[in-house]
Amino acid sequence: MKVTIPRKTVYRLSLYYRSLQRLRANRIDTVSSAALAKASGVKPTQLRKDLAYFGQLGVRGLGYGVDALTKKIGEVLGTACLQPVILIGVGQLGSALLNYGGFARQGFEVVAAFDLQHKKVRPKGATVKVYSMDGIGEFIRKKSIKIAILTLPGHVAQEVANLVVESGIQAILNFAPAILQVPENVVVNNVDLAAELENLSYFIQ
Amino acid sequence: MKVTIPRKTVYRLSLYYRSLQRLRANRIDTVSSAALAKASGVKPTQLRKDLAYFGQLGVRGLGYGVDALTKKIGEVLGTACLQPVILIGVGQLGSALLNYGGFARQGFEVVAAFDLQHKKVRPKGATVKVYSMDGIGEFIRKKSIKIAILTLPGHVAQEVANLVVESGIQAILNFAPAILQVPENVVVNNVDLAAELENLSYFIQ
DNA sequence: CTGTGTGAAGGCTTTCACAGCC
DNA sequence: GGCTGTGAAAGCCTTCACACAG
Repeated sequence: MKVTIPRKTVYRLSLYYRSLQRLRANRIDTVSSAALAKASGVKPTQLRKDLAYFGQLGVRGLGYGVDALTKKIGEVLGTACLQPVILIGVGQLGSALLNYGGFARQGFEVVAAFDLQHKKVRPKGATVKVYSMDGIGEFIRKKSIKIAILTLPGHVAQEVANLVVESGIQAILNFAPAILQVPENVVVNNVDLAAELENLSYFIQ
Repeated sequence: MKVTIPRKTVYRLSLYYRSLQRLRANRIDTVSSAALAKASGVKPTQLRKDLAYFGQLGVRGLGYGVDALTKKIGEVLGTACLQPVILIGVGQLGSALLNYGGFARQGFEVVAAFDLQHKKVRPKGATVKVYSMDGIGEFIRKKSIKIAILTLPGHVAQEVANLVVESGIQAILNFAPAILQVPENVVVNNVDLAAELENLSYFIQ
């Protein structure tokens, strides 16, 4: 009876979540699959199929309750309560992400940053402390951190990944241009900016 | 005879490209599908199928020539010659990307940045000039820019997208948390950091 | 014998068509 | 009538099995 949710469906839930939050801000309390799908850039049937994995959430002839659906998706994604996250590698990109407000708004909090050069100062504007790598294992264990963001040069990414995985990290958002080898119980999402540009480059020819 | 290349294959080409460049740096001139696949994090058969779309590039019993394959993929992706790119929205994330060296290394050059607040100063360290939005249309046309990176707040992204598409932009790398509506001859790749984290959050439950 | 190229099979996602409920 | 839920069909991508070349 336990059906597995397709990975792509999980990804789209985030899009729906974002659209629903906008609807909520506009005091709209009911939405049809057609309207929500359009706002999220998908087809109505796909949206219905995605939502159907989690039970009968809609009302036939009427649509979906915005509040209830938001709550449900939040639960499914596990963002209903604030997730603590650490960031490793405080270079250009890392500093920017520390200042980037988008995470906190969506249920994530960067609670600490780490860097190989421990003398790295906290980027101005950021409220997050930057530590040396020495105590990272202890930090992860004590605070039960599960998610790490890696904004490191490619040649040290694997080494650092090994370290944090051993300390208990279960998920990595990897910005380094490297394919990380991790145990299969650890999830890695890669964000490869150069690859995205190359992809665009191909399609405009 | 003209077969269409799967979108996912195009994306993986970037991974192969990256791996090949490392091999080249190490003066390795031949590589098997097994070795290259492992370095790129895919299965050997998939790699062979991907490469077969572009002709018989390998030698049976031997493997692929690193130089020739690198050249071929560069041509296919359209990164053989330097692509000029503009960046719009010089906030935290935009500034970081201006300083981020990863693009230039892979055949892209950010030739100019634009911001709605035209008094925005150039981020320290960056060599790229920041302009107001006034002359952006002219700039795009005169320099034949095809790719734009959007690092803007979600609520202005659509408006700016309309503007640049009208001026001739054909591809957008969108960091704004918004679904952009564009003509179908324009390609959009979304990088949604919050969505990536939510995705991870789901899989560690 | 080693390692690529490729039709066929298999698996996963999306789309369709329509039944079911308000 | 309006709109959701869902089995079936279609489409797409990955994996397999093996032919073929060096």
